Amino acid sequence: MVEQNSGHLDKVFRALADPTRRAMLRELSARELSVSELAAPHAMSLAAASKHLKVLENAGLVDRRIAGRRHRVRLAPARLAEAHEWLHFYERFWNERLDALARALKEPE
Amino acid sequence: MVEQNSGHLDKVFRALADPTRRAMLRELSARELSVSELAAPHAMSLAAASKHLKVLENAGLVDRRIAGRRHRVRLAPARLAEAHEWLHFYERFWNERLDALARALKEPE
DNA sequence: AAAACATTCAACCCGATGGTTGAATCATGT
DNA sequence: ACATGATTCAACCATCGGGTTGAATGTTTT
Repeated sequence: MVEQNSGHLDKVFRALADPTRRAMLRELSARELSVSELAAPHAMSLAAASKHLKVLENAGLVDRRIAGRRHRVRLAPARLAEAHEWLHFYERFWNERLDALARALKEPE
Repeated sequence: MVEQNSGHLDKVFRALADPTRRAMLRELSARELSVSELAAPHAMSLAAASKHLKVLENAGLVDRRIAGRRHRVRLAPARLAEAHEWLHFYERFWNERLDALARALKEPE
């Protein structure tokens, strides 16, 4: 039970550690997009955006389906769920803190 | 509304992208630990473990209180909560998929 | 067939990261 | 005072990451 999906989590968290890539995921949450549509809002070359996309793809966070000369890129949420689940373990720790705060605020003296 | 806590998230996700550091957080979820206690299970020099610790500290994921020659390191869950919250946005996407799967399984034809 | 478009490849640059070792710092126990 | 213990610092090394530019690949349009 030594954290079997560690490999996934490495890539997923690494992919999420960049604001350009997080922004791309947000954009993909609205609709499927092509590579150049994804690149457009980000002040960098198309090649750089293409690299970011590859990082997301390699982490399993997006799917790509090639349709002629355009690549249609979609959000692939499963591995986001894994990351969310990993963090879920710690939920009780921040809840404990909120509870302690709430108790402290309620104390009359 | 352009993702104001982006700076935090960069560091937090980056810190989480390493299995040694994730393991350290797990260990800290059980109890406060010294630097050498944190380093012990990980086959690397103390200096290397100390660097990992600094990454966690810099991301705001742990607190350190110096007590004599030992440093007592504690989990600091607040920024984990931020990361969890960031991922929460996508929850509807993996739920949608599960719903679709459930519907597909229920269909008689 | 040729031109325009969408995307990637390859080579390169530079700063960051993860590791090492050996010395330095500072606190504690005897 | 001294030796031991806990931690960090500094220098170094190899690899990776994010960016660039220019050329290459494959697709569509005319």
